[in-house]
Amino acid sequence: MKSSIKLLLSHSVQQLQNNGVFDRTALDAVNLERTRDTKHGDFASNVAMVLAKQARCNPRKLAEMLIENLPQSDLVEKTEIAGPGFINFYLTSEAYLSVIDQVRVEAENYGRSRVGEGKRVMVEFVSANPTGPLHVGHGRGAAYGDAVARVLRAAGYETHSEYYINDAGRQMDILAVSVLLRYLEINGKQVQFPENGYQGDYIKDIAANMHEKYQQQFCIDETALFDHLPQDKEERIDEVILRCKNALGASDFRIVFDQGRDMLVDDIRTDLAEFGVVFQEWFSERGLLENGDIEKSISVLEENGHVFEKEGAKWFKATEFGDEKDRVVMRANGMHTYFASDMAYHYNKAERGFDKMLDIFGADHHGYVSRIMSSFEALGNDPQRLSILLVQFAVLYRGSEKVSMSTRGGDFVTLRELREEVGNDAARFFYALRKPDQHMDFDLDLAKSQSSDNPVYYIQYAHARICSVFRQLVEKGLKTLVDGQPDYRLLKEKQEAELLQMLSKFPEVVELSAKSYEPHQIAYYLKDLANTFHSYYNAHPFLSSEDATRLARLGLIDAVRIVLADGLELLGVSAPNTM
RNA sequence: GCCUUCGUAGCUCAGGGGAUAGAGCGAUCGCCUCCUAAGCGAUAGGUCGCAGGUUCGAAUCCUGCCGAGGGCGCCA
Repeated sequence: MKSSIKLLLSHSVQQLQNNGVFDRTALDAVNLERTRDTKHGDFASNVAMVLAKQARCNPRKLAEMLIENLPQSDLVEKTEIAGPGFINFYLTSEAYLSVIDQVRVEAENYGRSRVGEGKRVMVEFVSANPTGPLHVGHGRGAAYGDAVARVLRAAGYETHSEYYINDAGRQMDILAVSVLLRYLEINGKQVQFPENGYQGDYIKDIAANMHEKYQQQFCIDETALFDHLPQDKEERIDEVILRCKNALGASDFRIVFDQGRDMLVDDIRTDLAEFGVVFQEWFSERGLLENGDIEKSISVLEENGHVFEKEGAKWFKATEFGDEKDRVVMRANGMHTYFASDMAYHYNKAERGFDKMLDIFGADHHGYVSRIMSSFEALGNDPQRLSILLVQFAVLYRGSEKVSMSTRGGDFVTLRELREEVGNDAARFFYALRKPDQHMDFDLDLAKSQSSDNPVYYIQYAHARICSVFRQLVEKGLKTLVDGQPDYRLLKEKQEAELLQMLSKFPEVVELSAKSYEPHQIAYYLKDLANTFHSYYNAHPFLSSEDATRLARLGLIDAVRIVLADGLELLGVSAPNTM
């Protein structure tokens, strides 16, 4: 609807441009907005004010000329010039009434568009280290990333979602050792479990599972593991890792390591699937080492002249690309750095030919943004192809008390706990309600104890109420929508006009959400739509009105039901028929 | 110290160059013989952190300051 009006206005500007009133940039200034107040019509444009200087005439005069050049249209009832030079458009009631059938015919496709032009977008999100279960902070990234992917798909982008598994490096070694030590305990050995190892009970579960499967196969002599360890706890755990590797041998260590990795990745995958988040691909960091992409990307960087050597290490000249310091990619001991993996991963992504790549990071990773962008560019890619979006942390509270979020300490609220206690729908909607760059106070007590106050129920209830009306229609043997084409001109109530306006707006909301990567706009729209519906429901009867009116109203609320379900689907929230 | 996000009603948050700044919760007062009261209506509540600047027009953009969260390693 909006795009049709905008087209008319663009046509008029084009006309005046052809007549030499303004230069070729004028079309960019065409802007059209929904009015906040119906006194100003349905849509308003400030284009006359923006272009007045260029046309060397006053805004109101220019607005007059623009209106004269508007093409005829059935959509527009009248136009007027208001205030300093706004052009207000009043639409015909037919324009609005036609929305009902449009929604009902297009059904789950209503609101979808082709603005994405089939461009290939890859969205990478969550990507938490598989060193423990997901916590509620990851939940926010999951809910956000998945909603972005869904909204992009709806807007006509070809979307690929991916989880990057950090399954290489020291943290994973610490995980493997944590599992091994718990396993030794099960086998009756005395171990000194490092304070900076992974303390959670899930480690014991993995160890128990391993014990069942492999019996005593990895029972190394524990006494040698803990003699004369360094004082510093980081050095100490590195030494324990080394001794475990030596005692077990590379291939057995790999088995223990994979035991932890696989169980945790499976657990994360299941957890997310239950949350409604299903990735198209799980991409392994270790794979980058094995397929040579890490070496390849470093050599591309060298070929492009962005590498220098210092004290035996290879450095990327990141400062040439705006990063604050240069970065080591290959250490003097021949090991590549964690950053080198990240660079290689983005090299790999770019090679796969996506038009656009989105990285969704937790705000705690924002320090990596400039170095990743720098390396991406240094590898010869257009930096416009990559956007790194930051999701702020959810700060957890129990009542007024802040909850500590240390993963290694094992003291954290898991996503699974949250889902079990407040439900998937409430959890997803709660996350969806905040824009990603907003800090979020997540009061667990509130979310758990007062979950019926969660706005998701308000929206789902609107959907269920409509379904209930249709059920009773059948029970009472009344005429239904399949019995005839309703005459929508009978819809003359204030709430009916408001609903029509809301319905016509949905495609604009989807498009805006997609372009700005802000699915929370959908959530707020749905709250509005549900509110307008509930008011209508309270003010006017459906079943007890006379046949023709009832039919028209049923058509309207059927369209509302469809848009509610469509919108909830974009957020990964269910639309129940009864509550 | 540097980087980054934020500061809007008592609380949690929308709006992010345009006309009189919004919602939910909380408060007060109403509405179920009637399609689900998980609902609706009404009232009260704001110097949009502070100060400059750009603009015909700033809560919105820019700069500085104040306050809050997060990040800074030949760590992963």
